Amino acid sequence: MTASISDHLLAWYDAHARELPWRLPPGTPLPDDPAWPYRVWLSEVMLQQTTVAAVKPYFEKFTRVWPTVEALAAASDEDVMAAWAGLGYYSRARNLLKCAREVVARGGFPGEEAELRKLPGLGDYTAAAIAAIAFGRRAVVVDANVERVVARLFAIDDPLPGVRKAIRGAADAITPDAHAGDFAQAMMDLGAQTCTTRSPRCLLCPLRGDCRALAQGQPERLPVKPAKKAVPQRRGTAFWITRKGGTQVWLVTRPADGMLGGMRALPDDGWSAQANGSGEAPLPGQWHDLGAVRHGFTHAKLTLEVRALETAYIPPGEGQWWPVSDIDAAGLATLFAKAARLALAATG
DNA sequence: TAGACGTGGAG
DNA sequence: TCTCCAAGTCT
Repeated sequence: MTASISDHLLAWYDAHARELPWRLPPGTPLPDDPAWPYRVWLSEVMLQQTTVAAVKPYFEKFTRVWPTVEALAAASDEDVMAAWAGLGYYSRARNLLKCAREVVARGGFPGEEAELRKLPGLGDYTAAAIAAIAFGRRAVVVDANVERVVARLFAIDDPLPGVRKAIRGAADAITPDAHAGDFAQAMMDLGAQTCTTRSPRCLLCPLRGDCRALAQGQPERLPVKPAKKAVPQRRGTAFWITRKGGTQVWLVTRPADGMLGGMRALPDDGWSAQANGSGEAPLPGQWHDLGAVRHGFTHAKLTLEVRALETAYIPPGEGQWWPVSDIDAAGLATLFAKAARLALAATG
């Protein structure tokens, strides 16, 4: 019998696996340590729609400050949100904490995919990945890498997202019963390093002999993706309100739902991805225009004007005075970190 | 189900 | 400067 696709892939992975802070070397037995599923879970949530390079420093920080799920579950919402600042998709951080607390309440992470799937922030992909990588269970792990590899292997040329079910079926068919974690990670490494979106390195691919898209030519054509919609351009205003000679700045906490939800931020004029802000300042006074920052979201582009005011009054609504010298510790999302940087450069 | 939801790096 | 997109989830 000839070697199967999974055999080829696992052999390749033995030699080419990336070394990552949350990963065991290929073939390593699963550690009998509750910190192991914790680290797998944490890394998988951080890696959702996020590059390995971006995740690494956050993973190091989180595991240093909160080495166990119990430690994370005991942390305050503000500390966790601030630690996540800059990584994006902040609902992940809110769900991370919710999940940690549920896991601690039930005495640890479940090993069953179906049970994992019920936890907040764990969808089909992440539940399968944790079951396979942390617990060695056979699971069909399908992320964008696996979709790409499988679509090319079998020359599946119907467009996403409709073809997703067929791709999953094909992935199921090549998933081995053993080495579940290594197989899943090998597929993702192959997709990330070799079977890349734009210029796949087919000459280096361990599966080139099995790849129908390569045999047909133009494997980079697959999978077929739907056309993108144009993103709207929005305008808004952020307000840099200081007192005591500019040593303290007024920060608010954004509502838990919606953009940058639950994050500390500068007060603003109510801009959103759907509409421009009102431009109205929260306080009367001698405002100074400091210029603007530009920022791209997935579904909107924003030009954010920054206006400054030194005042003796307390701005309306909830908020707190924050020491400007410690602004880095406030945990501002990147948009507002840019605005703060502009304000500091302008006001000295 | 399609749209909301961040960010930084690559080309 | 600009587009694309990277280990998705939730509603």
